[in-house]
Amino acid sequence: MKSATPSPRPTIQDVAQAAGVSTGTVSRVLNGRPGVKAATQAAVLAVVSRLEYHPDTAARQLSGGSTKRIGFHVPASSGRFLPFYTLFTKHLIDGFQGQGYRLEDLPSRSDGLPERLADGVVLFGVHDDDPRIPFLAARGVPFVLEGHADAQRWVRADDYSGARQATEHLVRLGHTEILHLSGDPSGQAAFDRLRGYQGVLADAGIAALEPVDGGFCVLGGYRAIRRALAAGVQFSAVFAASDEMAHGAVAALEDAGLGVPRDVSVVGFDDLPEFGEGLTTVRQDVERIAQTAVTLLQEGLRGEPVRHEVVPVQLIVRGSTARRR
Amino acid sequence: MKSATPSPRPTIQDVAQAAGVSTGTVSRVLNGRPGVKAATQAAVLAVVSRLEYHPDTAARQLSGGSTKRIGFHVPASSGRFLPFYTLFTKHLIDGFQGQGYRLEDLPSRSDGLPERLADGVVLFGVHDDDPRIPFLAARGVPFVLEGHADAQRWVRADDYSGARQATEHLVRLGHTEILHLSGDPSGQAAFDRLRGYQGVLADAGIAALEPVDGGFCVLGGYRAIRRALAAGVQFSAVFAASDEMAHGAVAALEDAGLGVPRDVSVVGFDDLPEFGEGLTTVRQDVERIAQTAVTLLQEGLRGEPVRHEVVPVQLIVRGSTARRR
DNA sequence: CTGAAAGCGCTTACAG
DNA sequence: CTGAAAGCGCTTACAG
Repeated sequence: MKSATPSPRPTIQDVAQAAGVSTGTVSRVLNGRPGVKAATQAAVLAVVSRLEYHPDTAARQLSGGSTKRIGFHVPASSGRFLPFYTLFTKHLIDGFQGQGYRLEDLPSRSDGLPERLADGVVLFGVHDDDPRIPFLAARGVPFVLEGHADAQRWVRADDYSGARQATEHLVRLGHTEILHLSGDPSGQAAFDRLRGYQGVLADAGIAALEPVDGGFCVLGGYRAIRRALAAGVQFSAVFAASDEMAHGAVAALEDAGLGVPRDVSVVGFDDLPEFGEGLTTVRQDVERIAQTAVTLLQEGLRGEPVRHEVVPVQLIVRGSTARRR
Repeated sequence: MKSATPSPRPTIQDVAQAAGVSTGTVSRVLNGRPGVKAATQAAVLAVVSRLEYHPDTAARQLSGGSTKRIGFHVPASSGRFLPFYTLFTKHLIDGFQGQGYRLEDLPSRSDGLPERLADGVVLFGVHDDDPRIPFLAARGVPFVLEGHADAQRWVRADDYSGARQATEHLVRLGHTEILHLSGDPSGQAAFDRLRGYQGVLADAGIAALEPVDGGFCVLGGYRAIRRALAAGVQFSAVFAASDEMAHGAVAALEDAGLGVPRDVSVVGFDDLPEFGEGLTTVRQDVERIAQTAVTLLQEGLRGEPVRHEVVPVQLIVRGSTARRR
């Protein structure tokens, strides 16, 4: 008779027993080895997910099974030092590390495609028509996108809703001249944030100003606002598509003798406290996005059906926004 | 009969056989378990080093040995998104990942000390009198510093020499009014880079200008240079203590209508191509620094004597510096 | 003080 | 298509 104490962590034995098969069969299913009856496979997978079973890395490694290599690829253009990517990578590592995978940074070729592949790939900063998608699809490598593309596995924050929340907040405060500090709108995130902003203004019958491009970075935000001020653009609020740009915007306003939020309200996006302590911003749950990416890629590795997920975001009101004077 | 092919990697079996003891005894010696005759221990150790035996992490882990947790701690003040730290962390992960360790980011308490510990710790951005050092020492946790502190395990780039190379390069080009764009000099790196700069100028009999603080970030560099220009400071060259500040400096010079390197030469530090493609800079071998940190910490985990290492740096001349006009 | 043996959680030929 | 069994390289009670 078995002890009643719940095992702290299920083993392949537990799975085999619960599914009524041998450990060998479970192993085959888990590794996608051919020659397992579909019904058996489904039964095993069901138990695996019910028990939240995760194979032990050490055991897997020791018994000759090679560690699966997961590659992640940051588009060369957007720079691999974007804080969001840094954070996302960190959580990706946390998610994959315990599960017996090896994570590696995939270098880019001169044409921007990954130089080499891995057993599974996470693509950062994806946009529709991203050439990396057909590239990977053609090679049969399971992959998951941080971003969006039809008929693929992807996960992203609800950028559109976030932008709406941010803009609505400013409108509610009486602002009508709201400048959008945007990133390159060929990227999905920048595009959706722009759309959300425009949507709210259209609903409110307020004319949108011509967006200014801050390239998602601090200096870009600074210079864009400085240029707008120099050009005499009138605005009482800024909605920046990233906290970094918001940070640059605040600095530029200060350098021009304008107070935040006294003269101009500023909202950011991401919620990275490093870039503006009292900044009103839209919080992304980066950890959850990363965890979801891990889950989706594992599904891909096991050949399960394609699906995607949108992670909610939330407006965090702090001290950088105020009622229009 | 055994095959004659040399085993690609010795196992504990090979050691036991060669030493004429059982694998259990070898294991005891390796783990410093008490109750092994001194002579036996010596014999085993001799074989271990002759065969260059290294225990297999996976096997060790599987057989009850718990996975060692390695924590790394970034000082709250300097911001965890500094590209150097991002890069360093990445290489740290590469180094520890294969070896059966689990890497985790240690959060900071409000007083700046790590909130929790691990089996071994890597401390980023250490300076002399860093309170984290006595904190860890008191708790008996092996640790290694990225930075410098007497009587500890540490590794760092040769910041002093790098700063000298950069400044000498500018002096050789005929510059005599060289502005140093510095970070917070309470940090070891900023301090040594400042010293290197001052040392070369003193040797050359050139007066050093008052350094300006750019806080190691792009915007800080931008604003510092803008302020210096506004204040009428005369300089034909800038030596920035980081590529990010150099990037900001170049932008500020451009915005002021000055050409680089036509009017002003700029040298950075780090060699991060993301922050200035044609930038003359001092290259740090971040990968080697990280690898060294891994090695040193493993030594600490085994209780070996404390030592440190200085990793050389190298001036990379590109297009942002020119002969003084 | 030391050896023989069981067992950690997997994978993979080898049979059926 | 699937099970029984050996084995990966260690550690650790258990005997002596």
